[in-house]
Amino acid sequence: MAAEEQSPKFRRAPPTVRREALIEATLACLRKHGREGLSVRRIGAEAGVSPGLINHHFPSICALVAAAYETLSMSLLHSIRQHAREDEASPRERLRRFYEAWFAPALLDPGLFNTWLVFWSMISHHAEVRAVHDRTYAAYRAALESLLGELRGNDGVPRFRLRSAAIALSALLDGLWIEASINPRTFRPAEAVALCEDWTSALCAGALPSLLAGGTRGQPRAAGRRPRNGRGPALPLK
Amino acid sequence: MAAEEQSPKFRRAPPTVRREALIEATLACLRKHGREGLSVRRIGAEAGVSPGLINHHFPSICALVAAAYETLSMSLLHSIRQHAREDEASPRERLRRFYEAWFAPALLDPGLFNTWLVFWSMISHHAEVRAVHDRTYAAYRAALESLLGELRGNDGVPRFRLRSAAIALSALLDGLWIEASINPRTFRPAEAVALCEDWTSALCAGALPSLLAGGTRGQPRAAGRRPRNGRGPALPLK
DNA sequence: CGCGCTGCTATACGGTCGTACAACAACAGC
DNA sequence: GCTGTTGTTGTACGACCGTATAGCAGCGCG
Repeated sequence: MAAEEQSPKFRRAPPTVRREALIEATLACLRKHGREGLSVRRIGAEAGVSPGLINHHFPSICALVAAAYETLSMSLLHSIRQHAREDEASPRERLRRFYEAWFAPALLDPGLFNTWLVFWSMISHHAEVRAVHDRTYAAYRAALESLLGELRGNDGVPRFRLRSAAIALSALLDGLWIEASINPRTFRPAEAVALCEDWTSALCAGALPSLLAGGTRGQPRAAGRRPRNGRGPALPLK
Repeated sequence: MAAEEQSPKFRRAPPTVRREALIEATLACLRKHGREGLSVRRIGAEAGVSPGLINHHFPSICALVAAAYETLSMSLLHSIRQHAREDEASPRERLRRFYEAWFAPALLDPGLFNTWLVFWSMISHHAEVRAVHDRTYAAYRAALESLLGELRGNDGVPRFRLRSAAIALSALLDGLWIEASINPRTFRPAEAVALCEDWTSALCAGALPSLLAGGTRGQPRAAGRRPRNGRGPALPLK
């Protein structure tokens, strides 16, 4: 017996690649098991290392999650952007390709949705994760602003407030993505794309009034001064 | 000693009111502690009863969550609807009041957002919770369809596909609500209302093409037949 | 008043969690 | 080849989890 295989019990790795491997393992665990997958034992098993190694490379578990959040978010944004590029296409066409990528099967995986829920649920309690959200949300909005910006100046497209437009479009994309992830049978991806296209059409037609108001200025100027009585909505909630 | 207070160690309650109290305690815990608050010990302490009582009134912890989900969701919908009612207002005005209620301070509580994340995170693994989502999402959509339906037929408002319009509006509301809950400083509630109002304006102006296509029929008819080459978007994702 | 039904408590159990820490071993440099 | 560095392991610890179960006790009813 004692087959002289004698392979080393483990292999050392420079901190950088080990950290990256742990991040990848974290994403795999979150995708497969959601919140339940977020434990040093599970992630360690997924990465083929001992649980204790995680605390050796990351100050705490939520630092690892923050890193995984940033990695995944930026990777997805890059993929979607890449798919939307297509140089010979018109700005309007690139925007449609962006929508199609957003509702591609790869993005509608329930595991991905559950992963995102874990990220979101940690935002309020962990400053690092919140910082990642702020950064990545800004990056997504910037990508949309870039695509929308190319739209302006085209034939008959009026000037509009870029930042607010990106906020609205981002919300529409997110809202549709969430419901599509929760219940794929509510509507088909093609319908989600069509609804986003509708919004784009309205924007190009100048049919979104508050976006036309103030050029590219930041703050919405009272947004059409409330015509009703002054008391704000105070829901009883009970 | 032995001050003759002698108050009873506990009070019995009929199952119905006890169940309701436990549901209320669950919502309080979720609001205060998010996912961490979802434990029999914490909920029992919040309700002033022993932890074991929960498994006595509910077959499992997720049945309790499902009940809490349905209670909160329907309560919020009722409040918002109530606020939008206002009989002497025009349909368009009622819709705006609906938006204002949606972005009222009571709805933008971070605790409420975290509560919702817990609900969402249980959908994929627990059929009961999924059923509640399907029911409540349908109820919200029905409320929107009702409000949007009153819009149709008004001066110059074209016929549009009610169900798809409600889906889009619901997504826009959800997406804005999420970002407002995560980071209140991205935009002010009034801007969110304005962006929803914009969408309504576009709808009334007939500026949302795919919604005009097929009357009130259910399925979107290919939504503008893809003009590009046939291959669907297949993101490399890596 | 006393009895019994049953809502309710209290405890115990097996499991998983994050973290800490001491010992081990892979690999580079001499 | 030996040695030192340090990436890595394995274990131990205390805390919390959900569930099961045996028994206590509030309170309606006769």
